[in-house]
Amino acid sequence: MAVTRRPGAHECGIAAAMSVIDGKWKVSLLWTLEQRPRRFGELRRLVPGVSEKVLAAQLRELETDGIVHREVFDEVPPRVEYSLTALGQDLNAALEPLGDWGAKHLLPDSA
Amino acid sequence: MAVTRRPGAHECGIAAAMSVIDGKWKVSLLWTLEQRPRRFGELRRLVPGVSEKVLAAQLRELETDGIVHREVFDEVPPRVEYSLTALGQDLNAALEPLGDWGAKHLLPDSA
DNA sequence: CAGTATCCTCATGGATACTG
DNA sequence: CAGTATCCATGAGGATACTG
Repeated sequence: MAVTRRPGAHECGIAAAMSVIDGKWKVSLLWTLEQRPRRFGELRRLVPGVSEKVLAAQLRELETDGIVHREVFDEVPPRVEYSLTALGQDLNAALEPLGDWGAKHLLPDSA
Repeated sequence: MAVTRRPGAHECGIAAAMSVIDGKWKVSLLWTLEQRPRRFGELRRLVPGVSEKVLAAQLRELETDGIVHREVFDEVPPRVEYSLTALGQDLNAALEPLGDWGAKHLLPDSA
């Protein structure tokens, strides 16, 4: 997407937040990592449709934004684990109302 | 942006919600309309940078999604007013935590 | 395994002219 | 005023081959 930044009240915050979750797979990644840390290959499988290139790119952006922590284990074969930072967990929590809204009003069978 | 839909818990709701606010200017429009109904030309001015084409397009999408109400007054010169529906107001409310998160963690001077 | 490096496609949005 | 119609630019993302 890419949201526009304008001065004033909440919107700056929303725009800033949107820029962080802007990326086709980021919310999926956030949600997947909420459960537990995952390796690169796991994420590929758990988020069907992402290409390696894009997965790596979006993980790096999330890392840069302080949402995701990347830990490299010096093993053979190589192993890298991605996990949510505290900030990332907060973000996920902040997304819940939006998810609830969507589930309630947009999904076919809102429980 | 265009977020991916996958089955499971909250994410569907989030994906659905994201698809509704997906569009470069939609959140700005939402926020602008929160204050009071606005005419097309007002929105052009209040949301600097949008072209007429895109403004019209995104307003229509929001209307289709039930977020925005479009009212045509049969006057000369023509007058059309856009306002938030109840659903749109709910959406805005659901976006608040996200905005707060962004303001708190991403903006330079978080009050 | 966990990524780069390339190349390519296509949708979103920008600019502008025109109309009811 | 409130839009459409048209044409064009850009960049995010997809596919695939290759590497440390």
